[in-house]
Amino acid sequence: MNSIFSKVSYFSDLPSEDLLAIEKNAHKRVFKAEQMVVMEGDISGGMYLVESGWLKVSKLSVGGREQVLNFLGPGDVFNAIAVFTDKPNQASVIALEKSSVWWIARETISELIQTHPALAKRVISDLASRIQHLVNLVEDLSLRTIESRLARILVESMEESTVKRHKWATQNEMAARLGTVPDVLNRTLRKFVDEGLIEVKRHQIRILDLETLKLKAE
Amino acid sequence: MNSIFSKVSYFSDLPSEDLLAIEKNAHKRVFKAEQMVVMEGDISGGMYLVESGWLKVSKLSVGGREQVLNFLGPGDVFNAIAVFTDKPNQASVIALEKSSVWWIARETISELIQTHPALAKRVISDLASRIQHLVNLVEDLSLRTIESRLARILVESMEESTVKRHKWATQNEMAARLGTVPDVLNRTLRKFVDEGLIEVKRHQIRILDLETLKLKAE
DNA sequence: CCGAATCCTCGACATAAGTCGGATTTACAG
DNA sequence: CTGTAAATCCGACTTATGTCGAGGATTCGG
Repeated sequence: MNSIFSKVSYFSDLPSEDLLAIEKNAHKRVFKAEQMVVMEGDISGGMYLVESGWLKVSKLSVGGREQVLNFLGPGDVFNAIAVFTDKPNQASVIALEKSSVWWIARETISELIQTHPALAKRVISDLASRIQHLVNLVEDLSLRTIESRLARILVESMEESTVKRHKWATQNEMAARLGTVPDVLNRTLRKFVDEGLIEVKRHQIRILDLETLKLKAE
Repeated sequence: MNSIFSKVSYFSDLPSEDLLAIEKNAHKRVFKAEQMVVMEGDISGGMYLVESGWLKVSKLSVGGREQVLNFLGPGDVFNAIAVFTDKPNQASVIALEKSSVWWIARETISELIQTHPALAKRVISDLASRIQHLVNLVEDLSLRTIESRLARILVESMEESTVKRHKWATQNEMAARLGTVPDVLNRTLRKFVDEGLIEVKRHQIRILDLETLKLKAE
């Protein structure tokens, strides 16, 4: 009998009896699109694992502006920070489409870490890559223009000269990811179109001039 | 015989024989002001511990702009990420004044983590607080004005209604910390002075109107 | 105590980014 | 198929931030 957790790389090093123990202490929850899973300021003593669907981690300003810190898909873990500190959540997690997630109590994880160094290493390397991602975000926000950021994201998320867009990947969401407003993103997209760099279609963006785009991404 | 590492909270949970083992494998290095300790893009397989002095972690853009990610003082650890990933350094570390640091090889740390869950937890909570700091930085850069950021920093680093300035804390460095340029920082400082919120003196800034400042920091 | 270098101050100007009103187009429920 | 809401597009305008040039103050080594 295979636990669902066995497929998740986060727990792949654990023996199956531990996986079953986790599953026993985990609770499955399903969220509809737009629903809030974790709210900034709350104290939620546990971590989550995405089984299906997509979600976003974001911060909201008083003025209604939004900055997306991360997108989460199947297999991703979030709210891990809450397990290791007693501070309230720094960001909200919102479902972008119907999603099912598992909630695992802080104690469950905490105890396993004590006894399984391999899990501890997993957690550490996960946090380390989160830091790398955040440092990149800081670099983008502080040292690059929106044009450069957009070019970078297009180049990075490209596969076979096209960038596939999820159903929820509206210009609204993309703008929040870049740390700007929809209007400005749209303006920049159109500019790239005018310059013949890309072609914006229904659910994908086609890269026409990768070289120039890479140049703009620096 | 007490190891210097016993005073560092990072290692405080380790038995003294381990501390001595670390010290044996650690190398002390001294840097002058302005000297580069770690360079962005390099691969340095080990972590550092600050014994004395102050340093900054920062990213430089092609245009010569600088974004400080963190300041480091005695007892702080840096470059820990390099121990857990094989990616090159994302930022540079530069001494702000004469500083002495200890370098500890990746293997030394890596092995200790395997056998000492307490150390693993230390590392994890250290990384977690780094993430929190970076998330705050992202929020500042993306959702707040420079005025608001400056107000926030002044309020946070205040002690008894004054903010002490290290010798190296020039407007240049403070600007890099806020993610802007010296001119703009100066303009904002003067604006606060004009509004009667602060008083800028030799090596400290005196807070005159904490309430309004907090309001500006939101 | 003196000179040079760094740091700070200041106004004028340039520009990236944000805001606003509104016109189209597309998606989707009924 | 149809009507409504959402998403996209667009130009004109405002504003925060960055840039430049230049002068004044402070610090520090010799």
